[in-house]
Amino acid sequence: MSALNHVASIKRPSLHEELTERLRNMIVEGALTAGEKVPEKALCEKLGVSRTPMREALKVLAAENLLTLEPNRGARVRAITIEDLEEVFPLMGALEALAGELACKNMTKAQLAEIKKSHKQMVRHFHAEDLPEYFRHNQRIHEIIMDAAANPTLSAMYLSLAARVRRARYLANMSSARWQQAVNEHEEIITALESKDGQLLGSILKRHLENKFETVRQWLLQQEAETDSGKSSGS
Amino acid sequence: MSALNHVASIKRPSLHEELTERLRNMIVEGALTAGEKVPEKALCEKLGVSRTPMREALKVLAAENLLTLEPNRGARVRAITIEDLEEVFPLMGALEALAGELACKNMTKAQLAEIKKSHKQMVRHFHAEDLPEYFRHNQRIHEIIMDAAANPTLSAMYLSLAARVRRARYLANMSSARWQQAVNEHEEIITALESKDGQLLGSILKRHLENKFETVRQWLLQQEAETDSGKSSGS
DNA sequence: ATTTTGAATTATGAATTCATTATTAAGTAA
DNA sequence: TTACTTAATAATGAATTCATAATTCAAAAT
Repeated sequence: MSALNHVASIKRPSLHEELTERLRNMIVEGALTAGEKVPEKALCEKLGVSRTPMREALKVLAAENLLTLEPNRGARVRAITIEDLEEVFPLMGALEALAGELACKNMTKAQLAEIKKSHKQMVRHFHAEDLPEYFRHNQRIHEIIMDAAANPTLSAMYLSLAARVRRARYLANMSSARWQQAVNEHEEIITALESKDGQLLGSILKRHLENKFETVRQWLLQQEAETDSGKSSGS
Repeated sequence: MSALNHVASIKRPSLHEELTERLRNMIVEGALTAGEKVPEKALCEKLGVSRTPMREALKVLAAENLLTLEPNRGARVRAITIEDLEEVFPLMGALEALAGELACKNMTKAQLAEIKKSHKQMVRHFHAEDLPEYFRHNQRIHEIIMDAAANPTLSAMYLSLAARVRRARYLANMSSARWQQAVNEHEEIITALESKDGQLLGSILKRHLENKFETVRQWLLQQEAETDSGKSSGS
């Protein structure tokens, strides 16, 4: 043991892990649409795996609340309802607030610098009205805050909730007024981070999320209205 | 379809669900001790199932952070460390605080009455120094608060965290001073609930949990010291 | 005596097979 | 035609089988 000390061991993720990841993305990105039955066999053939790892992955995703398993009737992509949002957002708010508090204690200068950088770029894309890039930097800022909180369990829970609503967030168009507001809120966030005021940051993040929630909620309401007029709903 | 309308369908949970539940209990109650390897085959024989549902259950429990899966090397019961507690408790605090706020909005008179009842019984068992019964009523109070919050996702997350630390909480002996303090804190909780002061309740619950945390932490420190003196630790 | 190498054993990963339950289709009777 | 029954088909649940990787143990070499 001399020159071989710091060599990382080869990590080969097991099939079911890759599958879980893959399916999660498919759900979040809308490749599997909400309410849809998940046809085991077809998916297995498409992805070239047997049913065993597929079913393991489905169980895990069900545990994450992205799917529902109906005994003897297979899996179904969980649809996002307004009730879901009203359930999930306060939770995300509480988690973000906690993350903010912890981040204020632990954040490094490098992390703060990176947030400022991301924010600048975000504002640039805001003025250029480049929504996807704007979103990317926006997301990045929240990621850094989570990282700075240095609490993997917190991150995992937050991510799992975020996955449930991400689809909706992608699709919800922001009004330009709302967009400006979001940018302003981010300024406040940075100020609070700089002054290491955990309480303040927590409350700002919470408010920020509440506003985001309202945007998504409006979109979902409209969406549900359109869907209902399109096809009649069974009992 | 006339008299058979409101007959509930027979629900037969699938094997893997029962198994998951069963294994979870075994872990929480200490039948599978921390750090221990989980021998698939032996467990399958003991519980009379094949490996397929067993492995599905293990995947789910790993997703819940109760186990770790080492590729090609099987599952291992996740040991509780002080770092874990320091990670989990602030989270539980945030969730309880949120539950408190929501409960203040939604709690029914019946629920409040039940809490008071449980509290009275809890105090009785406190004076009788009946720890198990004390714990039972204690737990019940927190359960009702969670129920009153009426947020299944919140409950699920809280329960999942609680499972991770329950073993430790069972085992941690409370000093009589701490015990008295806990009872007092519960009085405060009830007062806050009665006055529907969500903010106040949130902060009380948070403090209550922090104290609980400290108790468990002391126990774990002692425990780790004993273990280390018993057997030497590998690199 | 200690370490290293390689075969044998055991455990895990994944595919296949078998059994059971749901769904669909067809046929019959009202 | 419509409703109901029954047979056929397909899908899911679970056990078994096969393949591969890890572990153990014994023998050989230093």
